[in-house]
Amino acid sequence: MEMNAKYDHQKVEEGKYDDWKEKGYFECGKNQGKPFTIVIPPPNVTGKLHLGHAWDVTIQDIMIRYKRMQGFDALWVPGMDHAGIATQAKVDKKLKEQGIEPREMDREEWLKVAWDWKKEYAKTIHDQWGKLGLSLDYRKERFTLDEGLSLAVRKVFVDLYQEGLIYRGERMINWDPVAKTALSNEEVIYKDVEGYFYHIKYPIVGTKEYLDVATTRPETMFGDNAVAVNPDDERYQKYVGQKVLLPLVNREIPIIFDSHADPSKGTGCVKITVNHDPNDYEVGKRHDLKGITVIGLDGKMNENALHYQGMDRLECREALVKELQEKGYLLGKEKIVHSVGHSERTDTPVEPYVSKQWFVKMRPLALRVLENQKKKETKVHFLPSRFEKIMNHWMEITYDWCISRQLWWGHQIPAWYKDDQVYVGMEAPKEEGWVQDPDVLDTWFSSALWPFSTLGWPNETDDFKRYYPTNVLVTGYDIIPFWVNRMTFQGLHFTGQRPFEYCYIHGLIRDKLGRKMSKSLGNGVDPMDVIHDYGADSLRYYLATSTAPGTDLRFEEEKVRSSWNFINKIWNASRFVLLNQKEVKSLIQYRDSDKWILTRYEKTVKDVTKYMDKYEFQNVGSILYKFIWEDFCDQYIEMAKFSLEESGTQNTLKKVLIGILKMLHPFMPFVTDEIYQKFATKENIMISDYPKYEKEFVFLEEEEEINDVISFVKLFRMTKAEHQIGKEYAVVLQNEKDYSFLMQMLKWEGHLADHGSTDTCYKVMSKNYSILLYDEKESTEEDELKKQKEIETLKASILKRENLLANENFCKRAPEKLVKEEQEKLCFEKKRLSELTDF
RNA sequence: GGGCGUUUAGCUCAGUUGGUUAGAGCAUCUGCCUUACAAGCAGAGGGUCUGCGGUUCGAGUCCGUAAACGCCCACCA
Repeated sequence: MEMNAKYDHQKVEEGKYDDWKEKGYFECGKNQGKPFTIVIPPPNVTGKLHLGHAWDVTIQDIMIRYKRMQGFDALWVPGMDHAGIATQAKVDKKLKEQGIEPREMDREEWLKVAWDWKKEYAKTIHDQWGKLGLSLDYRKERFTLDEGLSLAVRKVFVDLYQEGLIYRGERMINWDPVAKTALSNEEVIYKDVEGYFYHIKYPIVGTKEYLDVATTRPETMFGDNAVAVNPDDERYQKYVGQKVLLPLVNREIPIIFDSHADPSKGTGCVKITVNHDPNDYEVGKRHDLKGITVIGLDGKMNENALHYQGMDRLECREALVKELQEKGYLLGKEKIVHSVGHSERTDTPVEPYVSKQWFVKMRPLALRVLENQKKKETKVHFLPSRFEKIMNHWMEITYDWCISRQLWWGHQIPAWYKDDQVYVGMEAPKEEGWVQDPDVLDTWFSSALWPFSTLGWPNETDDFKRYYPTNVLVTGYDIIPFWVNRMTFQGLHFTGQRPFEYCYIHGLIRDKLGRKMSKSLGNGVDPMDVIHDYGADSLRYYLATSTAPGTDLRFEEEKVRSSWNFINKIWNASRFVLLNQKEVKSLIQYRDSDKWILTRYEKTVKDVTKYMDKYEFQNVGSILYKFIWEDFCDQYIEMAKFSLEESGTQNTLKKVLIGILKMLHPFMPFVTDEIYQKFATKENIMISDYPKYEKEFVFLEEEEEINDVISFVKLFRMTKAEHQIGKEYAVVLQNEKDYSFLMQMLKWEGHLADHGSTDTCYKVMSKNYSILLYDEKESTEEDELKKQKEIETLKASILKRENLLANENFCKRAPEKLVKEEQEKLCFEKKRLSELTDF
């Protein structure tokens, strides 16, 4: 078995994924242990996976691989989301580029194109999953639009309808004029935009007076129903029962009194446009005003907008303001920054619009979640826990969820109409004449069922019974409202259980400067490029170990490179062990150095397991990094070079290395598998057993002894470096200890000196060892200064420690162990000080 | 307006239930091609842990308060 001196990630990763997959290692049901389930957050079939996805799935793969090695029956369910608006927009764009007007197509024809699109992108995503090394059970793969999931969607819709939790009604909703569909509140992103506050003159009928009405959206004035003032606003009491004349339109509208008008804002007069503003809509209901629609579904002004008919609403605003100014109706304008709702998908300003849509009645569903979150045994536990507040708050303030979308790509609503009748059911009514609602459901309606619909629900399948509820859901904090919340209430309502026990939340990936990665900024990083340059293992290790849960991650290539270096280190350590493998027949006899690394290895296993169980991968990363690089490579391999012929060392090298590989495997599956197989093991590491803590390999005394040797060696090197002592020096050993191993470690090339030497002398000492180091060079002023400095530092430290130990409260209340350590340290420092001052 | 987060070395970040001299990677400086690894090895320098106050024998860690930056929710005629 050959190993190159340098780690070649491309060579290592090539072909491995297909091999594992073919061997069926990703499949659940092979381990006898308890089930451990994760469902993947289904990526949209709109494009390639970005770094955020790579991060999300890496975390999950680490969890799954870890649990699988521990003997759990691990199941990771793959799947993808049809992503209604997003996909439809992309498919339409593509068609338009080909000169085809998508909405003029036959719906069935269009759907064929969309399914082709889905197939194409699903393939890309599968390739990317493979490159990342994800151990997904592909037999269980689902798509939100496939048959089983569609059944679940219909069942949920029908049940909620029958329970009165889904209804159809005319309401004010958010309208996306580009996608031409209704949106839910969550799909509206508020952005601060510069705009104007226009003051318009509304003459009072029959007088020469007028009201100064301020608005940011003058174009809606064609639909004004009234002007409202606050009932307590004394300025306007005299206008009870009067009317104003709507400029240009010349329609008389009443002055009404409503608490919605805030006297402290502007002039205290507010125009009421029932059909184009959510608040006005409420006012309209109170005062029985009939709305007038002036903006069409396409965002263009309609026939009620006089000569502006056909003009886009935003263009109309400009032109109208100009006309008002020319005709003397514009009293002024102020520049303001206000927040305007934009469509999450098309980024166009949304229009509040009154229309007939389907809604989910949220209150009862949300209350159930809030109730459940009070129970420790059945609640969803967030990691980190603070994210629970986001969900709870959403549940408290939530209002009805608009679920119908005027799209083609999605689950068509299982409602049929005939004249005035409505039928909601799993299948179309048998009789003639029923027409199905052309609308589809919000994408998130099907995503909300994902943890159980993927396992076969509503059928009582074996998978559902065994693997539900799932153990962990891993996702970013940005989709808690969209998804986590909705899965939680649907899960509770339909399965009576939380859909997942834990919800592990990670942050967003940002660029090096802390900006969100976006197409418009062009600062996106393709995970596939990173994999090409550094390998999936480096990327995975970097992503998983670079931040604490819940916090954002700034992508830095240097850190990926540093992960690569770490793997290269592991590669070479393995190479050393492999090259020095020897047949040893004698009984296993451990040296102190072997016992030292074994002890530290057991401690590492213990700590790593503890943090793996808590999903604190950053801690796992730093523990393993330190143990492997410092303890195993820098110290133990160097020590092992003195006893390579011995059975104990041979055994230890292999045992510890294999253990290291296993603990690293969830993070870096490819390279660990590659190395593992070089040790003549036929099995793949991913189905091997995870290391367990073994008390019989803990040797505390020997560990302490070697620790002392190591600290002595460090001090010795430091002294040599500080005083620039070359290879020519002499030593005197100051006690009866066996110095042979220490001298090996020091790579000693000096000679033993006479006690009476007059050369410059330095003393190096640790707990057990003490050496006088003679340098032929004369001591310089600099040396003397350094010595003085050390004396000063020691004196300060001794004083501090004496004070501490003189403090009764400290001795009484601090742990005994700490006090003892302080005493020992004081003792050592005093000894050292006396040695120094003696010279 | 309500809530949350962040603030630690030049940069990016760790730091568990309070307990040695606050850590890592990258960067910097010095010396080494020592036969696993120069993408490496052996060392070094660099921090009043955002400010102020408090609790405590002891605070980066707990409490209060202020500031800067960021995020979420709500409102914005």
